[in-house]
Amino acid sequence: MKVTKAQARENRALIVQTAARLFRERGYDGVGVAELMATAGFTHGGFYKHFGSKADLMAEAAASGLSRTATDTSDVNLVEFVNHYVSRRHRDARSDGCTMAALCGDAARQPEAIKATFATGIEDFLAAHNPESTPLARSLTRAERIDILAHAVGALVLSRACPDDSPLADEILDACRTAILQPLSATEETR
Amino acid sequence: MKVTKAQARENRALIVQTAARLFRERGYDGVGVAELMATAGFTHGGFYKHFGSKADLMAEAAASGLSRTATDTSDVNLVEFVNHYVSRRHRDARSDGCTMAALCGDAARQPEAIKATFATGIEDFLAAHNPESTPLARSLTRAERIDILAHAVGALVLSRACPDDSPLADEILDACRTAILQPLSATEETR
DNA sequence: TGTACATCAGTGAACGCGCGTTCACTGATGTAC
DNA sequence: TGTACATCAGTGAACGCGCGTTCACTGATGTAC
Repeated sequence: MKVTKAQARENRALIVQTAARLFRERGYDGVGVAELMATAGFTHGGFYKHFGSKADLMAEAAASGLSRTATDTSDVNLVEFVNHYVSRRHRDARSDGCTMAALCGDAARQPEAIKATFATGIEDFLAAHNPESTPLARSLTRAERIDILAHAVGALVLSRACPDDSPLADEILDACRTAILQPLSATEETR
Repeated sequence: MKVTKAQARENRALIVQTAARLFRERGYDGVGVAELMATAGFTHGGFYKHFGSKADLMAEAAASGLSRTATDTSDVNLVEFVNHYVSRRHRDARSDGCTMAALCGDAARQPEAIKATFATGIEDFLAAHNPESTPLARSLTRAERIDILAHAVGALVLSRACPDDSPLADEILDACRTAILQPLSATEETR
């Protein structure tokens, strides 16, 4: 071996994280194994010492990225979540942003295994914002929380499909942020 | 020439329509020029007699598909539109469905020309449902109409990322359809 | 209207290229004594 | 603790394959006379 067992484990994790980032930025088909490994600081040959195939890595990278979305936002108020999620900063930071927003279009065409990973990611998000977590979430039904997530994802995805710096791209974010937050504020007031 | 000028024009249109359909189903990277031409009933060599490159066709297919969404729904009440759009039938019919929902994730990674086409498609939809078109649209601001579109797209895109026949996929559609329609009905009543 | 020629949509073999994957090899790490 | 050997993460050349694109060719259509 050229590396310690611990080092190998770290390297593997680095590959998964690098993949998650690159896939979010350019899609599953837009990133090759060789480029991916080079970005992580390795040559491509070693890839198959860690993963059975590119598809296997895709599933692992998706799981890793999706769990991050759930945990990162778990101790955040839903109002704060929406303000951060439906923002220009998030829209323009694909590689660091939400995996759902970046790859759900790609996921729809992938094998069931990856779709299942996305479904789990959605459930994890719903669980992180379950009725017992925050005062605001307490008053929201599961359907209402599902709706907020889909609404926010739709805003980001549609805004990203517009040309950079196009007024419409910003308009979409503003219109949706306002629309999503309005009933939430109302709920907060009447609670 | 082997074909009439009129025939050549028809063939070209057939290629664009076939491309629009296949791209919606499998994404821009998921369809090759050879397969595309074969599906349209030709050999791949003739492709470059009609288009400068695959990217050129992608832009044309997007424009064609997007204009269809606007015109198909132009004489439809927004409530009917949402009921048809946010439905299992639409979700499961990718190739015949809305280009925005099928390809906006891909469009985000494409050159500005294609993003501009998408922006135009969104504007066309908004224009088709402008305040003068239907009684319901009359009472909705531009921001509200943008929000409805993004909301509906988000529902479809997120639902499609879930495994086929998964309960969550249907839950997403139901939650969003209800949420989108509720304020619309309220608007209709108080108008 | 009839004939000779130019045009060009469509064909199918071929091109270079990058993809995912395989493989013989290296050499420091881990293990057995 | 020191020595001999097995392990296996990482290397880099090579594999077949499908991709987008090019090109010489075909032959019915369109055009000029």
